[in-house]
Amino acid sequence: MPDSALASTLRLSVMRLARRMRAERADTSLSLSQLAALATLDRHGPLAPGELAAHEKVQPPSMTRLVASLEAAALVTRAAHPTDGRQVLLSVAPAGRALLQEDRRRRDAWLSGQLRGLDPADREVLQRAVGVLERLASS
Amino acid sequence: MPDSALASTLRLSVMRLARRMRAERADTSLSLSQLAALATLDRHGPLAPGELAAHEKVQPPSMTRLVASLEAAALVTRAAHPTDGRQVLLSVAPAGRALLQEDRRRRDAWLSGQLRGLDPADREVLQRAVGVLERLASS
DNA sequence: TATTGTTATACTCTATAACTATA
DNA sequence: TATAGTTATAGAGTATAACAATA
Repeated sequence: MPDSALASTLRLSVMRLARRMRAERADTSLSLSQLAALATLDRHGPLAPGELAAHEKVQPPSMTRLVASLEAAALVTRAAHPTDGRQVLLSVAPAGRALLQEDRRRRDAWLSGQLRGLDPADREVLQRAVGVLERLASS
Repeated sequence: MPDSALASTLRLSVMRLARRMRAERADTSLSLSQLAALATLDRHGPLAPGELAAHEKVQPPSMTRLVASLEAAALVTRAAHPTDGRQVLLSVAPAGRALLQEDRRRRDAWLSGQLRGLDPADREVLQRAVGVLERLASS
C-alpha cells in the first residue's frame, strides 16, 4: 500500500472515529467550547482570562462570555491577582472538576466497551498504533 | 495495559490527530457544513434538499440556506423533479467536483508527507490499525 | 502610554414556526 | 389534507472596535 493510499484510508477512519466519539457525549449540558476551556483550566491550573483565551485560540471578548457562563454554572471561580490589580485568576471549582471526570468517564466507557469486543490481536495492534498516532498529531 | 487505559490514550490521540487534520484545510473558502453537504451530494448522486438535510442531520431550512450559498458559488445546480412539481433535484456542478478533489488532495498531501517521515515499522503498524479503527468507527 | 479585561455591536450557523405551492 | 420547500425570526458562538481600570 503506497503512502497516499494509507493516508486516505487513515484520514477517513480517524475522522469517522473522532465523529463517533464526539457523538457519544451529545447529552452533556456544556458546549464543546465550554468543556475545552474548563479542561484547559484544569490541566494548567489557575489562569487569567487572556491566557486562557490564548490557549483556546479565541479572542479575549469571546473568553469573557465563555467564562461568564462557566461562572454562572459554578464550575469556575475567579480571584483577584495578588500583585496586578488588572488581572483576574480563574480556577476550576470542585463542581467543574467533578463534571470533567464524569465526562471523561462516560466517553471512555463507550470506547472501553468497544475495545472489549475486539480480538486480543486487534487490541495489540491498537496499542502499538497509539504511539504513532500521537506522534503524527503533534507534528 | 487495561482496556480503560487504552481507551483513554486512544481517544486522546485520535481526537488530536483529527483536530490536526482539520486544521490542515483552514484556507478553504467553504465552511465544514458546506463541504460536507457537497461531498454527500457527490457520493450519493442527485438528491432533493430534504433528503440532503436528512443525510446531513440538519433541518430543511438550514439546508435551504446552505444550498443557496453553494448555488451562488456555482458548485451545485438545481433541476426540476421529473414527476413531482414540488420537489427539486440538486447535483454537484463540475466546479464543485473539482473543489472536492482539490480539498481531498491537499489534506492527503499533508498526511502523506508525515507518513513518509515514519519508520517502515510504524507505517506497518498503522496499516494494520486502520482496519480496526474503521470497525470501531462504524460500530 | 501600554496592558487587561469588559461592553457594544455585528456576522455566521443553525433552529423552530409560519407560509406557499403542489399532490 | 399532506408534503416539499422557502421565508421570517430567534438563539448560540465568535469576531472586531470602543471603553474602563490599572501599571
